[in-house]
Amino acid sequence: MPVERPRRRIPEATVARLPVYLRILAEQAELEVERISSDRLAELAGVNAAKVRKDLSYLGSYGTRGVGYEVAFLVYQIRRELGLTHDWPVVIVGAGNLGQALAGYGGFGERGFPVAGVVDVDPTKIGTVLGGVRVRHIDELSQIVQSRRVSIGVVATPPAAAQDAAERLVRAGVTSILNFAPVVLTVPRSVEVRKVDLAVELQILSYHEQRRSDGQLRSVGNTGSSRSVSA
Amino acid sequence: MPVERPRRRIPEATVARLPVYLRILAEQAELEVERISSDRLAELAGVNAAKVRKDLSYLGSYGTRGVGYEVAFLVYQIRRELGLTHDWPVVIVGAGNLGQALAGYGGFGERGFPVAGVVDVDPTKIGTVLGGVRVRHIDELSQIVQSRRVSIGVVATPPAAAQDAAERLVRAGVTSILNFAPVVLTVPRSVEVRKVDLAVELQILSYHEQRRSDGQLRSVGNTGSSRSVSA
DNA sequence: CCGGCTTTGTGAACGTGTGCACGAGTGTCT
DNA sequence: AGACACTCGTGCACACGTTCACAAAGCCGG
Repeated sequence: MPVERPRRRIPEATVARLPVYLRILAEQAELEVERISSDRLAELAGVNAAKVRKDLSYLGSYGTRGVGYEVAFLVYQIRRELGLTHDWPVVIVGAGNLGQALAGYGGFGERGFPVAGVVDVDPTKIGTVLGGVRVRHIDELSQIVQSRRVSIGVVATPPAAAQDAAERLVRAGVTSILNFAPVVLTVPRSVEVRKVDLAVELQILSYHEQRRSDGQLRSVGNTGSSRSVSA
Repeated sequence: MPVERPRRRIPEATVARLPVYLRILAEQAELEVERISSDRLAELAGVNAAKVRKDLSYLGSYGTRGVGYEVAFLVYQIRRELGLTHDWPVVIVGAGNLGQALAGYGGFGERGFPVAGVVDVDPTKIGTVLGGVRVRHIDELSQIVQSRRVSIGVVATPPAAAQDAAERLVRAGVTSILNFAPVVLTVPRSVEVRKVDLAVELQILSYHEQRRSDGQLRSVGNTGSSRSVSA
């Protein structure tokens, strides 16, 4: 059963870097920089220049040898590839600590992901207003998703409620989920899930800190040299 | 110049999964489950069983063939390997929307990362109390880091202030940074940085959503089958 | 219009991560 | 005791990701 093959598949690792390039390019455009070399972009993104070129080559041959890339054009191409030519409204499930911060954080809407709604189960939270959006009851989820054509859901509930939240989102018609709860979500194959887990991140740092103290006798002389780290 | 070689290097991909196994195992211990097979653990973690076994084998041969792994023992070993045998106090820079949510989120302390302090530049925020911690001026950063022996810093500032925050953290003696600002931080090689970038995550989801609508004619029959996703 | 300089695009080598498949132990039942 | 069922640990092949290195291509000055 051959399925319509997408034009060209972009490696996941590249997809994860494109947003970083995009942000940097947008900043450069703001600074009225018109052209940029893979070397410069690599420096700003904290990665290898060859990687930048290979990543960008998946979009097409948009550079000019001996010159570099036209910033505005690259911005356009990356946005197009990432599907950022139109807004993607999101719905947030859970109006707790995190849900409130997310809704209140303006960055969402600015970057093309307006908050179409915030829902919770807790009656005492319903009606309160977060970042200009009134919190509604979770039973209204389907209605919000359908009327606002939401395809991305954010799970910001306590761990115990996360799986249920995910199932409700899926039933309502959401096809992508960003999960902040420290829980493994089980969803249909067709639904894409990404997770953000603070505890995991901290524990990874802890691992490296701990090794550092094991390995004691390592040279400390190069502490001055700097390096960029993808943000 | 041979450097004291660490006992055994654990692949980064494995390090990133250990916290997930740990959480699941801790839950199982709570449920009084004493032994667990790689198959079951894999199911709960949403990964392949062979992967689980390979990951755990880096810790040592702690399983029993024909039986499985002893939950309590595994919990202990993973915690040891991740350096979770003692607390790692963290300091949060930025008492804005996100900084407040992070400080207020109890999960930090519970999981061994107590908030040793929250600092900000804004005088109007100083003195306010977040999650039991009083917000202090950023000039007190060094003092907090040193007196509380903090080695992990969290950057929760607006983008424009993030690089400065990182530099202050490094100067104060922090050696690991968790960065929430959508910026590429430049730090000395010796400092480990991890990032959490909501916009990037959403844009990755957007990419997949967008492809989904390109590829239109894909079969929709398997929407019912489920799958676990590492959280 | 030619030679030299710059920078892209990509083949090829290398390194890391994944998953299968199976040998090697361990426990259980008769 | 022996046969059998179960599950770990790991060698191997393959896929994916990174980096080097260089030819191809464009620009510029004389």
